[in-house]
Amino acid sequence: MTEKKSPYCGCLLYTANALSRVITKMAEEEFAVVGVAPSHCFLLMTVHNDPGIQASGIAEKMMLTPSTVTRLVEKMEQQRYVQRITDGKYTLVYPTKKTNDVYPAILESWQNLFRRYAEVLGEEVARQLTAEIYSAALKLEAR
Amino acid sequence: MTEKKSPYCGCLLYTANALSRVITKMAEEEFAVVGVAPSHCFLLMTVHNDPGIQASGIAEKMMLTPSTVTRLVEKMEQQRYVQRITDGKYTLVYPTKKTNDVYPAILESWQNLFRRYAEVLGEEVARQLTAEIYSAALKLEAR
DNA sequence: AAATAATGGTTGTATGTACAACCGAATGTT
DNA sequence: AACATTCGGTTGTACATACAACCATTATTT
Repeated sequence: MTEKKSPYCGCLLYTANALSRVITKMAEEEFAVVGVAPSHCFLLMTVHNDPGIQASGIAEKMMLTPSTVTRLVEKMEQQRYVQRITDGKYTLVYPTKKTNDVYPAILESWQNLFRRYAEVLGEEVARQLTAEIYSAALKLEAR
Repeated sequence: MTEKKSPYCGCLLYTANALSRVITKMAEEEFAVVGVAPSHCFLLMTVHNDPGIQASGIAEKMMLTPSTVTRLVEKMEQQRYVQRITDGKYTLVYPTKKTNDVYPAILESWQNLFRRYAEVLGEEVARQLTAEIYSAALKLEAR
């Protein structure tokens, strides 16, 4: 039998990156109906569920660096999905009506993404794998 | 008990991306002694182990798109790590002495990366997780 | 109160990656 | 032989993300 495995398939760097790319692509397809990229959709969900959240809070919830959050918020502000209000040294982020309007579509796309990969991997396997990956990410981050 | 879990930790998109970022950062640290970025090191390993490999072959082994391979090879050619030789419509990539010289250091850094995450996750867990992730990536890619 | 440090955020620049459009070479069809 | 198709690769452009340097604002120390 000729299993054509990659010579790097035993390396977590390689496999994690490969999975990230493939699931990101799937997500882009699913979120396309919303007209907003997946990472931006996560931002909108975060802000919708916690209006007035601080930039640093977003960074924490989304596990991203502050500079990345600035960039995401910036772009969504340009497109009038959110509004930034500076209060002293803090920056508070609020959703606009536009976000509230697309919110249901975002949730639906997100559900569809779930369904889609669960169908391929098996629901239980998917859930389990997701949990293991999350646990590993946390442990490795704490280094 | 106050487990501070992310609201998105049940989503494979989120967890896979988070893991990818954290392991990539670790890899950057380890491969820093080589002076070559992780993805470029993988390219060099690939070319070293198969001198004269075609661009498409690199794409397959590394699970990347052709355009990405062009970019990687381009950059390593600029730095004289590899040489491209066009043969009709094919492009063959050869390692130079520079690659052969750093190859041992690359292998060593790669080993160190393994050790480092295995230490955090446990060797067996790491191996198992890597395998599961790879399997999932393959299945999802086949869509 | 002045000087210093810490905190929160933004900006310039860089990396990894992809898609779509393209170009030249090879192959197939009439 | 002329044309069309396919194949392999490159290029323009874009996105997600980060780091390091920076700028305000707030807190701490002297």
